[in-house]
Formats: sequence, structure tokens, C-alpha cells
Amino acid sequence: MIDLRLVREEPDFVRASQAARGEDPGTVDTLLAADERRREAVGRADALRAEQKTLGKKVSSAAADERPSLLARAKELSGLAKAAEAEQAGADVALRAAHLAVPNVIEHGVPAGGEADFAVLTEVGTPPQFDFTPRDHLELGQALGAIDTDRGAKVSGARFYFLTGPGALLQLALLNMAVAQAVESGFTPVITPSLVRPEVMGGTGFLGAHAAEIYRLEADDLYLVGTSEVPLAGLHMDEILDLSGGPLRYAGWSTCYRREAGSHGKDTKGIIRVHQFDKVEMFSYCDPAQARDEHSRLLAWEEEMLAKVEVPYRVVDIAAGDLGSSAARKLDCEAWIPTQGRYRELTSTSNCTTFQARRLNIRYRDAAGRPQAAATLNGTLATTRWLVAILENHQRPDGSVVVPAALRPFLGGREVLEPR
RNA sequence: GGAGGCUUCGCCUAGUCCGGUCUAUGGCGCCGCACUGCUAAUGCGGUUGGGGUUCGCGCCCCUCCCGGGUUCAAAUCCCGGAGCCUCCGCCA
Repeated sequence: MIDLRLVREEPDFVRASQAARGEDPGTVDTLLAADERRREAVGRADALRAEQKTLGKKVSSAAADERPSLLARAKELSGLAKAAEAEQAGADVALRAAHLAVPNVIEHGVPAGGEADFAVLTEVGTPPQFDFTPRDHLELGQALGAIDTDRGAKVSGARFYFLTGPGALLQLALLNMAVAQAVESGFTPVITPSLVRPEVMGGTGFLGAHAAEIYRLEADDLYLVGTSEVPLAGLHMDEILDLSGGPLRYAGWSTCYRREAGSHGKDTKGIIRVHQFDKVEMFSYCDPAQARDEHSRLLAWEEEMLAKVEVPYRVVDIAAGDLGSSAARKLDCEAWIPTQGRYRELTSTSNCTTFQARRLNIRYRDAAGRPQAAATLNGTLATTRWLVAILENHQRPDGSVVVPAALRPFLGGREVLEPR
């Protein structure tokens, strides 16, 4: 939810954000009207309740002969107050709905437009030139005995896989390296639940337009998370945090589940787009005034990881229409995938400002000691998909794969993965 | 799966049987002031959160896990739900 004060005081600012997202600026006016109606309703109900309360108190102390008339008045007021309360409840519901319908206000500088309108901020490294025909990650993975998608499909269906032998070890090495970096950088490592309650999933903003992406366990009314951002955001739900010592930073390790509804036919081969994968995710709670700086730091930590695996990548500024409801700005790092001849997303860091925190009731005390909505941010440190970039970029003519130096300590010192 | 207990203003806690003066008790912590020639002790005062209104002081409403109900009136009575804990059973 966005800040209602901002909507009241600078509606044009919010309308402009909606326009950049390609969404209806009219939702802002709907919200303003709902806000106005609610405040009127609250005023009426409060006044009636106050009157009813004082009268009710008189009843207990009234003389016997005054009681009947007092009770009659009280009863009448009670009815009026109930009606006003019902009206207020209706106005509350309407406001909430209008409030939830407005996505986060974009950060200044975010490119307007849709999926194709991203801006490339930087490119790092150069795509490798092979003097042989490079193999794709699946071919490499199969030869190494690292990836088994056939049996993944047999056991669980399309978009499932087994990581075996060196594949399993490589993923563990990568994720462990991510955790090690996070801990060194001051993050608290966390292994999170993968199933969350509806209010947590909803609070993070995932039950809106992308609800079809999410697995739901109907028998238990729980959702499988698509990222540990969800449980990490829920971690401090309904709490008032002490941020006086700087941001609270967590590095979550979890398995992630995605239905990939609507992506039929895309990336059907290998492990680029799968229903289940593992991820180490950074999550930060901070003072909203520091959120922009924190976003830069998260990006820097992502780039540090990408440097360690030695793959060429670029950083893109995602356009407003492609942000998702919670993010004010989203920066993706995309790695070069040789056999596709293009860059693919490996990391994504979002500044959600106070949007998620308002929904989840996560606050901190400002300098004056007043509770205020905190800012939340997240960013990827490593995922299963990284194996694709590592395998393809570091392959050699014989199908072996060189392990990036930084990763070797996490792989028992192995320098090369050899085909079986 | 079965049985029982618990949930109160940051933390702990009184109050719930028997509805109104609960405008919720006390302790810890925190803040302010006073005092003692030190920031220690002591005393006094303040300290839930949300909302409405106001230039402001302030005033008002809501808030005793959540949602309904009874009543002029609910922390308190009734119904439903959630979470936590204990024990039994089952499984690992």
C-alpha cells in the first residue's frame, strides 16, 4: 500500500507513476474519493459513539424513576451508532480495496513503458569467443552427470530435474559461497519456511496480478513461496523494529516454487525456467530515507557474486510497467548465455520502499520515537539458474568445465569438472 | 488424530467466576524533572498502538489474540476461528 498522505498531498505525482506503468491514473481518484468518504463516515460514527457512551454511563448512576426514559434514549442511540458503524465498516472496506489497487509509486528515473523498455545501465566483461561449437548447459550437464531432466520429468513432470553428483555439489558450492559472502558482509543467514500463510503471501504483494504463478496447498490453506523474500518479509510482520543501528539484513536460503503458468513453450529445455529451484536471497529492512542507498548496496553485493563466478553480465533498469506491484525500482543483472547469444536474468533487486511494510505492518521508530513504516528491499545472491551461466561460459572443447577460482574452495578444491 | 491449558498497553503480570467506578494493576525497561559536588541510590511525573479533528494546546473514537453475538453497557457472558504450550496416540 502506498502512503495515503502522498496521495492526498501530491495526487499528480501518483497519477504520473500510474501513467508510466501503463496503468489507469483514475485509480488514484478512486482512492482519493474512498479516503474522503471513509473520513466522513468515521467522523459520524465517532460522534454517535461518544454520545452513546456518555449516556450509557448515566444509566448506572441514575435514580430509579429516571431509568426507563434514559434506557429508551440509550437504546435508540445504540441503534443509530450501530448503523453508523456499519457505514464506516463499508467505507473501510472500500478504502482498503481502492488502496490495494494502486501499485507502488515508482522511483524517479525509472524508464516508462513495458517489458521491452528497460534501460541498460552497465555491461561488465565480454562474452567468450569459442573456437568450437559451444554446448548448451543441458548437454554439458548431462555429459558431466550433473543434470537429469528426463528423470525429473518422469518423477515430477515437465520443468523438474535432478541435480546429481557434480551438479548437486556445484549448486551447494555456489549457494554456500553466497551465504559466506553474505555473512562476511554482515547479513544474518536464515533458512526459511517454504510454506506461508495467506496474509504473508498477500502482504508481500504476490497475490495480485501474479497469483496464478503461485502454488497453493488448498487442504492447509498455505502457499509455497516463489522466493524467500516472502518468509523474510513476514519475519517481522506486525513488529516495530529498532533500526537505529542501520538496516536489518538477512540472507535467506530456501527452495522456491513457481507454477510458470503462462510461460508454456518458453525455456522448456534444461534448468533455466523450472518449477522448483534453490536460492540465496538478501533481504533488508531499513529507514525509508536510506532505501535508495541500500538498493545500491544490494546491487553491489550481487555484482560481487557475479564477479566471483566470472560470467559476463549487464545491469538493466526495469521499466515501470514491468516492475510488479511492490517495487518502486528493480535492477536486474543478466548474464551472458553463449548458446542463446543473449543475456538472461540471474539476479533481481527491488526497492519496495514502504509498500510491503505497510501491508505487513512492519514499522520502526523514527528519531522522534514515532512508529513509521519501514522500507524493505530484496536482491538475489545465487540461484540454480546460475549453473547455466557457469557451465556454458566456462566450458572447454572436450566438454569439461573450468570451475571459477572463487568457487573452488567450496568444491573441495576442484578446478575442473570432467565428463564421465 | 484425541484431551486439556494459555493469549491483557515493549517484556512480565493483576483483573475474567459475579458486565458499568477497567479512564486496566504492579514490576522491569525507557524518557523527563528533582536531589545528592559525578551518569550510582532515592523521590516525583510520564510511557500501548491505530484513527478522526485541530494552526496548535487539546478533544473524541477504537484497541485486553481475531471475527461474530447478547446488552443501554463486554477484558469480563455466548458462538466461531487462529496461534502457542502440555499430555496421549500415530509416524519419522
